[in-house]
Amino acid sequence: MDDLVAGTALDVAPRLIGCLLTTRIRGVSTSVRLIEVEAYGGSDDPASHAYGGPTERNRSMFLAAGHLYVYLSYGIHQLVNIVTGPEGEPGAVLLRAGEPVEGHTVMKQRRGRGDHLTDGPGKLAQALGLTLTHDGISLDDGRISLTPPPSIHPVRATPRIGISKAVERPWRFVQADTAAPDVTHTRCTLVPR
DNA sequence: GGCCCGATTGGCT
DNA sequence: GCCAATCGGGCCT
Repeated sequence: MDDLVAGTALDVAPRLIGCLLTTRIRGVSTSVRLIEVEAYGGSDDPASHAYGGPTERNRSMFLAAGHLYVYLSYGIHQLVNIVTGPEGEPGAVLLRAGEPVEGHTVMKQRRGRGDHLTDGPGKLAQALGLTLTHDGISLDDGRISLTPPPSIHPVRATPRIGISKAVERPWRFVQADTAAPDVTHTRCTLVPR
């Protein structure tokens, strides 16, 4: 099952579109289907937290494929990545959005509202109950699991969101046949699956 | 030690 | 569409 998340972040990212992501936090299950992700590399990617080498904050990015890298964004929000590289070679896929599948009630409670449950990276993490305490845990640890999609969806590649370096790289991947998050960016290409 | 800025969000003008 | 919230990392002085 680690085959699913092992490789370069750029290879793994489009494969995660359509996957079912389930968390079991204190016995409570919630699931989403992933519809938007972004790839982040290492020393080859100026937009990546790992670009300048390991620090206290980004050390989980250097773990083996299948671990989580969770970090604090803007001092407020917690963002979740799935690490993809072999140990020592940083790479990760940022989970940006999903469609709620299971546990709507819990997700609404965690979000403190009834809409916009999982349509952004901070919202997705909050709805799934993932926090900084889950930084560095593995997909094998029982609290989080990833299941390949039952059917293959077309995937579109677009530039990444909210960054200021390497803005031209089309390393954001979205499920093409969904009404959800699209962006006004023009340079979209279809990814062969 | 100080300053700037960010892989964001939600509320308000 | 604009902007505050909030804090750690990185890069200065």
